[in-house]
Amino acid sequence: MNSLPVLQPTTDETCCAPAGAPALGAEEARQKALVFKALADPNRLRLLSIVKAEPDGESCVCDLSGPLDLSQPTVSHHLKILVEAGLLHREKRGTWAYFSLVPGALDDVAGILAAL
Amino acid sequence: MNSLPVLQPTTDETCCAPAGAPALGAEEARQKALVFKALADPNRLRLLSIVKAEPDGESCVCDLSGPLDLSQPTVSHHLKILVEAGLLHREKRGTWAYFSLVPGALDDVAGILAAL
DNA sequence: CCCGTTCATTGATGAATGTCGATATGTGGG
DNA sequence: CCCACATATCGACATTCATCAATGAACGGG
Repeated sequence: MNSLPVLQPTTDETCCAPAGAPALGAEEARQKALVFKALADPNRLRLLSIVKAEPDGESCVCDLSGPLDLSQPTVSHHLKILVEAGLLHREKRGTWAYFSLVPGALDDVAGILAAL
Repeated sequence: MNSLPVLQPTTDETCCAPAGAPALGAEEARQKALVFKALADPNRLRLLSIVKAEPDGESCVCDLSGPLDLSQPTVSHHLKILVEAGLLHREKRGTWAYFSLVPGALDDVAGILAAL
């Protein structure tokens, strides 16, 4: 596959340009895609939105399960993904787990887009 | 499901706050997640990166299949997703299809993040 | 102590996704 | 006209993902 090494038909207009290095490395791209994977779900976007809208900047799972119409394990699963992506911070106090936005995390994602 | 209607044990500390409206509507979230779905793949990030790095701002498929080590149908598929997400513009000239960044599209995605 | 509450983990299942080979479509040249 | 080339579409396959019910783990109150 990839049938365009050096064999132009007759004219040497290889369509446009060789385009040397891929600009964004494979591993680099894999890492950055992880953050977008975390954002690529409607319910996770809503979770972030709810946490961000809280006056004190944090919410517990019982606050997040209600408005989303999802089961508690599912919400827990989504929150775990958001934490692993570096977007949310988890702090357990007593029986409850409080989630807050990691400061600057969303700005960092915007930075990834700008630096593409 | 969702077993917390009005039955607090004894104390009425329902953990933190009721958290009324979901801040981000279900349909709204579904729409915004589509853009992030398009960005949630390493190869698509690299495609965007390559197109953006082109001096004249556009590339054809033959330029994009090479550096990514993917088959031509797969690259075509990814490009289609990026076009449908409103991130890339497709223009067919003669035999070749040229892709360019939709102006302001990446900024709009950054705006979604800021407005979460 | 035991029990209720809160949250996380596990296992299972159906849906969505990435990938390829084969094929179709469309364009230009001889 | 037919053929070579560039790109898109189709069908199939394996992998990942979102979701739930059931269960486990930790904490607090009577």
